[in-house]
Amino acid sequence: MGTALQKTIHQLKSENREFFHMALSVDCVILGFDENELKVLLIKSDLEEFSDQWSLLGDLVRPDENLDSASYRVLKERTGLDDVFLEQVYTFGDVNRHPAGRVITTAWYSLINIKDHQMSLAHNELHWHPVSEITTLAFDHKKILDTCLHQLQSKIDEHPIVFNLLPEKFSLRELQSLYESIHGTKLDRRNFRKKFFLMDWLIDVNELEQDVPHRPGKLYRFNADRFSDGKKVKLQEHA
Amino acid sequence: MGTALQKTIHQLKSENREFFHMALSVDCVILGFDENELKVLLIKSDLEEFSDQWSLLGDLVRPDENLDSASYRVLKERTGLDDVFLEQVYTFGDVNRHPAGRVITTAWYSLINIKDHQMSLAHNELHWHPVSEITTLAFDHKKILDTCLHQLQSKIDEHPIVFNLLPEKFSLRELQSLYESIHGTKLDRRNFRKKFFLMDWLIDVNELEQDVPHRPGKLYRFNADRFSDGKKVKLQEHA
DNA sequence: TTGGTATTGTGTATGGCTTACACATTATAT
DNA sequence: ATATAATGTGTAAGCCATACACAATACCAA
Repeated sequence: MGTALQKTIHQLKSENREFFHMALSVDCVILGFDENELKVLLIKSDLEEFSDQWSLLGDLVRPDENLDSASYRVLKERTGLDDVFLEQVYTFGDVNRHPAGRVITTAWYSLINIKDHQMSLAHNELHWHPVSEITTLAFDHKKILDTCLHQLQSKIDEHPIVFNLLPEKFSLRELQSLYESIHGTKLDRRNFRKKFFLMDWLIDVNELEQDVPHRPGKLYRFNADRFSDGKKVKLQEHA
Repeated sequence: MGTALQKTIHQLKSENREFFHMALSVDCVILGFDENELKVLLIKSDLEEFSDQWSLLGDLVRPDENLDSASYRVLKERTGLDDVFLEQVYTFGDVNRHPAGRVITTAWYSLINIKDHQMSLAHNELHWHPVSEITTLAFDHKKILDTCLHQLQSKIDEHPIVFNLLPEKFSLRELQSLYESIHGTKLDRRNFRKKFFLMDWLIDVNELEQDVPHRPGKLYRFNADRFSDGKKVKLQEHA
């Protein structure tokens, strides 16, 4: 009982096998947090026939580049950023998922700080969309987006990754409202603050919010030194 | 700024692009629990040059089959099983990960009940190996195995999937020892039992263990009706 | 300058869950 | 019959999660 993997690709090609009517792509779910909303960076569909639909940012993987390099390349080409949080989520490989042919795609999500990088994507067809308002996307991209968001929800309860979405200095309200918009819940303000101070993840930078029409909150930055993989971020369940 | 995804595969092929020197495979980490140990099903490497090394069970994805269908096919071809737990974990795509050429692989893990299916894999080069004794595997398969095991560890704390590894009727000791061998920890027996009874996930089938050289334990089966996605299985952390 | 407004900053009591821990019981084997 | 080896069971202590209210502060408008 043999499998195709027993042969080299050159052997397969000389046998005229059909394995090479496929292509592999990466798609990036690039998330940002702005105006108290979680937003995703979308582009008018790459394909002309789908040009009225928004799609994720993706490209084919090149034969000479690693899979993760491909996703970093897409991110860099589209946003100018390279030192950002990027994580693989899932690979989608249904036969008819893409109109251009058999394209299997690996989805990645990236968390970036919109405020500090707003200028970089002034060019071309890119726009930030509130994720809560997205009902349809091109191809199977809505499903990909949902999968990434679901993974993000699990992940933020285990690891302190939300700080990638915030500016270097942020208020506790911003932090709480970020957790709330990712989880779609309301949290108790006092317990939220207590929790984060107890975990010792925040450093008081001795500054106050500016330009707010009310009492300004203190600003903090993330205490990366304090991060240990064992600690959990679990917050309240309901409320 | 265009990407290769803007073109159909036929356009790309007529341009003689290099995207088609790649192939896509699936690799299955098939796990079982036997003699109080977690075991993985391995095969003598598919490639002759690596025939002294063990490898995971995999094959190329066919052009006309979905990605998940490919992993189910591999499982069915190798073990005869089809109604089993199988879940995608991660896609590995380093340029030089496979000696046969550019092969990107999607890893899956499967949880099966060895005892009830022992006969099916009498044929060929397959063998169960205790995962704790595995130090090297062919290609990057050790890395793939480790990734799957790590994912399994996280997963069993959130979802009641370990039952897939047990026979229909099992003792509490078997269940506890399964958790212990996946997590590599020791758990308190009384608290473990209390926890599971409290969650109401076990049904007493009014039978006792057979052929044990000591007082036999009661047998239970998993109460699938009681399963709600919200419940967590979190056990003690240390001990 | 004053009063109104909106949001920040703070503590405590309750209940539930987690943990640590010991001894009598039961089937088997000699 | 006796020794052996594992099963089956309960309670107390501490920690964590939750619910909840009021004073302080900065801005704004009159």
